[in-house]
Amino acid sequence: MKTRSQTAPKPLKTVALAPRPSSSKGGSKPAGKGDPLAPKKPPTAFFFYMEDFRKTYKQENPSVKSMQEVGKACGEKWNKMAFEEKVKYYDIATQKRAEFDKAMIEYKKKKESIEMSEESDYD
DNA sequence: ACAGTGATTGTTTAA
DNA sequence: TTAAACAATCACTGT
Repeated sequence: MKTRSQTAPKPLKTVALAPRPSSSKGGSKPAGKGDPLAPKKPPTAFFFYMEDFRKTYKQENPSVKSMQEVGKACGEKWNKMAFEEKVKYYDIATQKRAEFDKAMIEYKKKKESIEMSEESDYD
């Protein structure tokens, strides 16, 4: 009924379209243009599960050093996890998103304000 | 010594 | 609607 954030599995993905040079390496950019005060994305349900999974994994696999293996193992199990189990983590992520959502609204308002000012203010 | 890389999936945002 | 980018973790590696 509702198409709200429907992360529908669409294997149809083209390539590269909007590369956003946020700030990976190089950096010198006049502050105020990018999103220096933009609320960062909260960890997703997958990450919450990983926190728990990570500990368990290390206990059973103290030999594993890199996080890469844990990530794979976590992802693989995540796909096998029952929805009921996942819902538990989704619930947490949902709450975080709620807070993030509010922060984003205010950020947007402020951002618009900044853009407006910038438009006619240069020195 | 510092900072980036590596993999995982989910959520985000801009046009 | 689409798709690219980024969110955390943590040992290792390059300069």
